[in-house]
Order: sequence, then structure tokens, then C-alpha cells
Amino acid sequence: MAQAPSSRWQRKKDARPSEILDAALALFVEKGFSATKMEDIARAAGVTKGTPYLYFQNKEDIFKAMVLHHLSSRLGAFVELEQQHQGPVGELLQILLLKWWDEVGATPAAGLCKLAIAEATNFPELAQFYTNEVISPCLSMVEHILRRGMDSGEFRPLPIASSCDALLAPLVMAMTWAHSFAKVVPETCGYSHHHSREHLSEALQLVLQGLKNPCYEN
Amino acid sequence: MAQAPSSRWQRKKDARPSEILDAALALFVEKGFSATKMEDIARAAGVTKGTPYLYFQNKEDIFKAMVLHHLSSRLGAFVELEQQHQGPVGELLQILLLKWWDEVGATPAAGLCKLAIAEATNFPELAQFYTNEVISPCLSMVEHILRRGMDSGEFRPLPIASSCDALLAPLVMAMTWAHSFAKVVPETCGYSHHHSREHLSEALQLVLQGLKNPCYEN
DNA sequence: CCGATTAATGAACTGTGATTTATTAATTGC
DNA sequence: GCAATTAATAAATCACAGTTCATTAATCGG
Repeated sequence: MAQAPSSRWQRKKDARPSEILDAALALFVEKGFSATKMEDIARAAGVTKGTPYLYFQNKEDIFKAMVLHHLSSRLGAFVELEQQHQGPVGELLQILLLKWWDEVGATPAAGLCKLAIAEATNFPELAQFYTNEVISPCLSMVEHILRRGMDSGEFRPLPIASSCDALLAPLVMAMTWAHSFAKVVPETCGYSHHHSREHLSEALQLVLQGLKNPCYEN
Repeated sequence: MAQAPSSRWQRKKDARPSEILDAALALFVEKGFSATKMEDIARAAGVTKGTPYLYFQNKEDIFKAMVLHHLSSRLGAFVELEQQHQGPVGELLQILLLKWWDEVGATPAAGLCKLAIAEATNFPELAQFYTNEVISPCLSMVEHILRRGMDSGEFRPLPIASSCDALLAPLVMAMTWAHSFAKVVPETCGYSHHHSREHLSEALQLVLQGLKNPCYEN
């Protein structure tokens, strides 16, 4: 709206890279790496075929840069929150996982989760990077919280690794689903709720509180 | 071993299709649809470029046939088991989900799960099919079991959809993980256990029994 | 055993998509 | 304003991978 409408030409050296990476994110998540054409990325970014090559070596380079660009930022605020929290760690888990949902899961960046899963075997280095940058820190934090809960008596003695799984699986699934089946299969099978915050919150609560009625006699 | 070693020629009209589909499964799961070359499928199936086209229209047709071939069979035995079971449905869930792991999750067919997630937006019809054939039946069954548990008092009142999520997410994650990160990131971050039956069993147990110590006072 | 049939081959065809590059036009500094 | 610089274009290149098809060789019926 603000620019000269006549010129299809726009010189924006600074803005281009992130525009291209944003376009790439959307397309890679939607179509996958190989099925996404360079020209589509270019067009989605409002430029032509050649332009991405001014900023990136090649398609794979764009892929890598994209993962870095959309990931490296967000990790850190969470660790701080964890250390400051007082009181029941059940609440803390609820808060942290839902914060993650709000700030990552509900944004386009959540598509990276599906993408990483889909392309892990094609890009081992990236899978390793994703593991180091995201998975490991998350697991460490959840582990630490579980220990806190066990120490305080809030939780019963737990197998750590499996408990992390049970806690994180619904979140990861929700992010993954939102960018695969949810896009395509509309109202079917209850999984349409998968993307909703409340649904995720309920699932977490369940894992935390347990399914079994404590008053039930085995 | 048993065939004439001299001839690189083998006429096997009957065996070819499923050989090709098996090869396609392995490659599609490993590389994804677009990144998998027809010639690779052919070679993996022990034939040459042209042969797959004798049995299938094109690459997409192979993809569809593969999903059908590796799926349509297994559904049914589970429903029967569910209807016959007497006693605590907690046990029943444990049995059914681990049976699913043994018969699907631990076989190459589990890769279909990752593949379906990765390609859902590229093949909406297949996503729909997968939903109808696998997801919906599974959810219905788990739903029904949860209701049985609530009716008998074994479970407390539960939000059905979220409970299904919490129960199935670890299983789905385990299958997905086994064919993505687990293939690539070796021992890191505890997720290496993801593919093991015991680990899954523990996670299920946790969801069933709950994380919170019933004796803990809030 | 011989001809007819057809499974299988692999070379050739073709379209597509990644990458290169000569050209065009903003921009920047003097 | 004007030359130098460089962002951006768009046409051309090039390799690759999906598909076709003429040829080859098992197999099957008699």
C-alpha cells in the first residue's frame, strides 16, 4: 500500500532473507522438502526464481537456515520460569507446556515439528540439531520438574523417561496433527479438537491427575 | 539361492506386486514420497525401471496401493478382543495397545504412521482413508472402553476425547519416533528407548494410574 | 520341440525444476 | 544529476527422474 505501485521492482536487501525463510517455512511444512519448488518459495516471498540464490546457496541451505531462524530464539525464557516457580510443580508443568503451546505450538513454527519428523532421516545433521536445540532441553526441564515433584512428595515414585513421554506426547502430537490431518480431515473423529488449547489442557490434566479413580478398589 | 544363478531374468507375475509394494514402503518411509525415485523402488524390488509400470499406473498409484495393502488387513481382531474381555478395562487397554504395538508398531508398517503424517496435506484422499481405516476405529474402541470403565466405577468421570488423546499419544509417538529421530539420533536424550516395548508399557501404565500420588494433599 | 504369449528389460523420450547468468533498474555516494 | 554499485529479474542451461516402448527371453499350450 505504501510503496510505488507501478514498479514491480523492490530493493529490500535486509528484509528479503526472512521473507524468504517465512515463505519457505509455510511451503516446506505444507508440502515437504522435496515437493516444494524453489520458484514457489520465490513467488510466495514476492520475488522471482533467481532472487533466493542471492541470499542462499541452494535449496538445502534454505532449509537449514529456516530451521535455525525459527528455533534458536525461544529457548531460555522457559528455564527461567521453571527456576522461579514456587508451589506445586503440577501447576508449573501445566503452565510451561501451555506457554509452549501458545508461543510455539499455535504459531506456524509448530509446523517445524512435523517437518523435522518427516525429514529426520533425510537430514541427519538437522535432526541432531533439532534434538540438541529443542528436544534435549525440553526433556531435561521436564525431568527436573518431575524430580522436584517426587522429592516434595507431590508425585509418587516415577519412572522418569516414561513419565516425560506421557507428558510431552500429547503436546507433540497436537502440534504435529495441527499441520497434517487437521488441515485435511475436517470434523471427523474428535481429532478436530486437537488444535484447541483447552483440549490439550485437558489431556495434560489427565496425565497429571491420572485416569484411575483413587477411590476405586482393584 | 534356489534359482538359476546365471539368469538375471525372473518371471514372477504373482509375487511382483507385493514385492514392489514392500520395497516402496521401506523407501517411502525412509525418504518420503517425492524424494523416493521410481528406479530405487524398482531396484529394491529386484527389478528394473520399467517393471513397476506393468503393475501400477504411476508413482502415486504405487503410493496408494501400498497404503491399502499394508493396512486393510489388521483391523478386526482388536474389536473382537475388546468385546470378549471381562474384568478391569485398565488391563484391557494395556493388552490392546501393546498388542497393537507388537503387531503393527514394531513392524515396518509402523512407518506408515510417520508417512501418513508427513504426506497428509499432499494426499488428502489418503489422509481421509487412513482416518477411516485406522484412526476412527481405534478412537471408537478406546472411547467405548473408557465408557465401560466409567460405568463400572473403575474410572472417574472423564472427558472422553482428551482421555483418548492422552492414551494414544504415547503409542503414536513411539511409532512415529521409531521411524524418524530414532533412526538418526542414537543414544541421546532418553528417547532412544522410545521404540522399546517396556518403555511404552510404562508410559501407558502412567497414564492409566496417574502421576499424582493419591495420598498427597493439595 | 515349436510357435504364441507376455514378463521383463533398458535405452530413449520428456517434462520439470534446480541453478546460472546476462540484463535491467534501483540506490548510493560524490 | 551522474557514475558506480548491486538488488532483482527472467531467460537460458542442465541434470535428473518419471514414463514410454521397442526388444529380449521365459513360459505355456499344443
